[in-house]
Amino acid sequence: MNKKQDLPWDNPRFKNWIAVVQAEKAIVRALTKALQPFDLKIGQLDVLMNLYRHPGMSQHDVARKLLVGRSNITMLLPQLERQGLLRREGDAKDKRVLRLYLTEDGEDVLLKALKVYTELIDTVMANSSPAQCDALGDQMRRISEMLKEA
Amino acid sequence: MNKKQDLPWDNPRFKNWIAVVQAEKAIVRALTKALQPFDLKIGQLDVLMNLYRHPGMSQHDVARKLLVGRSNITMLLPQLERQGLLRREGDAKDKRVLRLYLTEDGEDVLLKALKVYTELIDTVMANSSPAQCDALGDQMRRISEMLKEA
DNA sequence: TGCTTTTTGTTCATGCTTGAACGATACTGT
DNA sequence: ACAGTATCGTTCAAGCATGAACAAAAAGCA
Repeated sequence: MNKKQDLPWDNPRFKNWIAVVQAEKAIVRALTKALQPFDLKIGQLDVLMNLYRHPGMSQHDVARKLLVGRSNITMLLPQLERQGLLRREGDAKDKRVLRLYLTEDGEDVLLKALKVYTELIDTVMANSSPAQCDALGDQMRRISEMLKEA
Repeated sequence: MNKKQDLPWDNPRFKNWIAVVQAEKAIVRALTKALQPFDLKIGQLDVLMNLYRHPGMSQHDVARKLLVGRSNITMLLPQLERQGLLRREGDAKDKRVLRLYLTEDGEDVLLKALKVYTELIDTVMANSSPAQCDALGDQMRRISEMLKEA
């Protein structure tokens, strides 16, 4: 048993998944540097991105969307609020929840940061056609679906 | 300018890359839990995996391969050494470098952990054919190549 | 050979992330 | 109405990762 044959590196799914992890790490490092001029961490950018598309999300919603703990969001927000990029408003009906909204400055910074992000991705994926990217995304979304149920 | 049209979410590369990030986060969480019985963190598993394939790597080599800082490896090793999963030997010719080798226990634990890892990946990517996985991996390896030069 | 520069691994302070415990608020079922 | 349960956000301690500064060793070079 356990000959070279059944080593994970010969498993197409596993072998190629490792490549995904490697690429993701590489981009995280590149993006972290690229965001320094904006004084933004990737986690903060993630929050802004979600608020742009879904204004009024609660902190709990944001945490679940980003797959991080609620406390993470709590610790993340004060700096963004101090920078004037977003504001928190207590929900009128449910006094527990705080709803988050981008300020104009926040939207401004977000769009500039997104430009940098998009250019980075466009560069490193220049050799992938839109169709290939869609196929890629489909596989990834299936993975997320599989794990959402757990 | 900046109409809805040129929002990043309409950019195929960007949009689908976001799906990659989401899937990667989801798997990291699942894998972290799956590795708890082995008392292994993902970073530690990464080290063991590389040593299995390339025995005698230096700490610097490992760090570069894993895209982490050298200090990260320094902080990671004592626990693995205490658990008896690997051993460090000073290089004879270059007294600065420490070469890393898996012990038999280390290889044993690694193979068991890899089995869990592989099963997880096989499950969540069950809907991707080997050919699709290869296409996926090719795109990812191209990304890593692009960023290696930077 | 000597002197300078690189490289390797370590240490340390900093910041990020996590999960558990908590108070406040809302919901549920009787 | 009310007792028990669940949810939201916060706090806190612990574990990790990072990068700068450092000592030892090696390499480059005159």
